[in-house]
Amino acid sequence: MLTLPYEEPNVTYEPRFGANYPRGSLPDLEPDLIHSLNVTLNPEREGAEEPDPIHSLDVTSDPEEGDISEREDEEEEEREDDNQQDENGLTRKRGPRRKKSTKGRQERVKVRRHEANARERSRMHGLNDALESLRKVVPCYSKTQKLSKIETLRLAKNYIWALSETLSAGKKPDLLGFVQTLCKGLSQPTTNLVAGCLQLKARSFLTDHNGEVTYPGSTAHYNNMYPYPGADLGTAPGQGCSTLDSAKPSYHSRHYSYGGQYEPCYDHTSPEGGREGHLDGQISPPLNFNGIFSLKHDEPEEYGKSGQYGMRYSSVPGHGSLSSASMYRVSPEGRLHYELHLRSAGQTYKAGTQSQQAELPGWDSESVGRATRLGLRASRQSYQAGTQSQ
DNA sequence: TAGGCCATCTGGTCCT
DNA sequence: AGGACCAGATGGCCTA
Repeated sequence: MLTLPYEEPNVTYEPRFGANYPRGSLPDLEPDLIHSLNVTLNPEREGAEEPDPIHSLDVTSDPEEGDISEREDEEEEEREDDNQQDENGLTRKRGPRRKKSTKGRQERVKVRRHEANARERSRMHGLNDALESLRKVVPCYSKTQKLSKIETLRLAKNYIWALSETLSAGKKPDLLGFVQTLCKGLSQPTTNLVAGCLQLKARSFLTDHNGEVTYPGSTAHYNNMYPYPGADLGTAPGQGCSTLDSAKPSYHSRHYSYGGQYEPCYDHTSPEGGREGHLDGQISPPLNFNGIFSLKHDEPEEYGKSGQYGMRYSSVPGHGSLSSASMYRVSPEGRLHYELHLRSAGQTYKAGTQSQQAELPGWDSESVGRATRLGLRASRQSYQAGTQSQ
């Protein structure tokens, strides 16, 4: 058997690995045939347009042998092939050789391939599980309306960055800046989704206010923006999101709708639905802005029970958390003990080190819910306006 | 129908 | 040698 390409005397052995071949680069081969060639690594593929030296090596590396007679036959075949010359008179180099493809070997190759496939599947499932865990601790979590993988990673990166900035600043964070950091590089739908979760009007935090947060903290403010609930969406009062609530979850809706999917979780607090201390493989408590940022409605019966993981975030003087008490901690070892902490009653905001605190008054739960709903509508309206203008 | 997202298969490479 | 990791290819699903 030959270990060099049959017809490429001047071939340079740059990496042209089989996996990198566009499938179409084997023009006369059906995909199934290509597949079978890849799987069985049939050395008898003399008709193949693109003989692949790597595949040849792969075949020879097969550690498993057939019975003794079979092996002897193969060795005899190899000896006969030694010192053969190719069409150009070049002596083929010695070394590992292709071994005769036998039915048994093909079967073993198939079995190994299937095992490798199973391992790869399992590995990817583990990766997806980890990604799902990540989704739970970044802003805007929803089990039914998942962020895409890439958006999850981007948002997580931005989230870490924004939190780092907040902590390093050691002072009350600026919501606008935080959200801007959070949304850097995100797609428009995801940006609006985040905005919806943050109860911000996306266009506002992206373009307006000169860095000043104008987070609406009063009913009057909202009423000025939206005379009645749903008016901004052209829906009847109280109707707005109900249709979305009943809509079948879909890829589309998970990207482009907000209120209907998120309104049920206004009072939710913990990303883990109150399962204190539980998070898949998580070492430290999740950095979560739940109650404002991360909204989860999959375990509504548990939401709000625990303040373990929710991070109160209030950047607006005069306005506190949007939900009940919770605590955010970094570095449970205490070496770098930060708290961002608000208490719902006479809410106290703590940011930075233990010695750095700022106190802010808070809202009652009723105004929280109202503001949240209106904020979501604002975000949705913003997005709808954006799509219409495109 | 195009485009986005995803799961899966696959072979090459790296590491133990 | 075998498993983990990686990236390309492919096809399915969904929505605009």
